[in-house]
Amino acid sequence: MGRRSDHSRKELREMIVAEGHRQISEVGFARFSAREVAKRIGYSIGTIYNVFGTHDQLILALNGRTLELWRAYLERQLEGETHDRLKRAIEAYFEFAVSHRHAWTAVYDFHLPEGVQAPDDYQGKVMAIFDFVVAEVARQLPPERTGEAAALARSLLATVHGHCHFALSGTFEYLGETDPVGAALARAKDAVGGREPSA
Amino acid sequence: MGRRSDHSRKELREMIVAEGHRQISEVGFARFSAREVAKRIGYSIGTIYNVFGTHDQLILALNGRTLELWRAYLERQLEGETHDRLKRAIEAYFEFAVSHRHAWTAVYDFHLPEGVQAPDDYQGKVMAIFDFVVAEVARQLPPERTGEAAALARSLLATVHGHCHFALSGTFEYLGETDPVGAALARAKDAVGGREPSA
DNA sequence: TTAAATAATTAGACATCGTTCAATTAACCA
DNA sequence: TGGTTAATTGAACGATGTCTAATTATTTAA
Repeated sequence: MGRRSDHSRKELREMIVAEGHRQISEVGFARFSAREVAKRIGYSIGTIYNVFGTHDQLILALNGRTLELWRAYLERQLEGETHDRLKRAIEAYFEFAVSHRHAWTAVYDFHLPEGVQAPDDYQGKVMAIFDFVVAEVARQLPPERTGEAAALARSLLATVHGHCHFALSGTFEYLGETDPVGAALARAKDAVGGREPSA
Repeated sequence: MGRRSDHSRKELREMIVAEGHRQISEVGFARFSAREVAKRIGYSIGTIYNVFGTHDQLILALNGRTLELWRAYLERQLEGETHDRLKRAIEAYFEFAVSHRHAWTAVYDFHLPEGVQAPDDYQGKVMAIFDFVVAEVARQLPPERTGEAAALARSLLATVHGHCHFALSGTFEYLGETDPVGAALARAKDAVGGREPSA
């Protein structure tokens, strides 16, 4: 066939991302197949590659979608919260990961070839989540420590990520950890409310 | 051919694991190929599958090898250290991951099918690293907190893992973190030497 | 010594995957 | 109407994991 009026290029891209995200959410990164996505939206495999160029770029688009949904979820869950925002933020972090476990895991299972950087719009989506965390951390810190917010946010993001990763991968399960969220929260409180390191 | 006297079954298994580990260390999890391993050790693809049964079980064996090497490295680096063992432990953790980045990453990129547990000997290797960390954490804690050692070790392992994962994946790079080890160490000191959480 | 049983190894066949690209089809424009 | 352009296709390619019938070598038994 030729040019089709029923779907613009932009709409087609969106169809692929939507169906692809559904796919990767169901079967996970390892079993994800571009061909299957094509079949389900009624296009051929060639079209996928015309639109995205490469399997890697398709994955990048799907993971980007996950990041968008994740940030939106975090912001939605925190708005209006006045009680214990740090706790709520960490809980929401885990909630999203658990309820989108395959999509969330895919973000970390995928690796660009060595030396290749993620495109700017993808980096921007990571940054958006980071900015959210920075703002939240700054809020928790006493005024004299506001300068630490960015550095502390990076470290706390990594801390919570580690706990979440261990929770979803099953590592925590056979290490005997039954409350990953609680553990992550304890580390966060240590850092935000703790004294200066003794050494 | 038939039974070969030059390599017992056990030796063959070891050859495959050795070459497989070399492979996965070089090209990473995504590009690892059992066929390539077979070719390099001069056996056919069928033999690999006779010995390991499945691609997943082969990967499990390779990741198990990585865990063994990792624990051995940690213990070697800590023996005789009297100054700042916590710092040295975290440094060694990162050192191994950086110098075996593909093999280390493969441990976390691989996932068993849902509901399938890792075999006991694999779990044992994870546990061995965990036990090492527990002992180290117990050493750092004041006597009255020894009971917390296991729980704290789980949480610190996750914390350091998160920092290491972000460091190797490049996430820290574009978040502007230049000292992942220092950040991880700061969190560890917060937890070990910090006061009780205020809330 | 020879024959039967056993164990190890092979390589071809299969389905699926990402990727490429010449051919085809539909829409647009002059 | 005819020509240009853009979208779409699907066959072809090489590579992968997986399975299995056939083959080969070794050991055991007669």
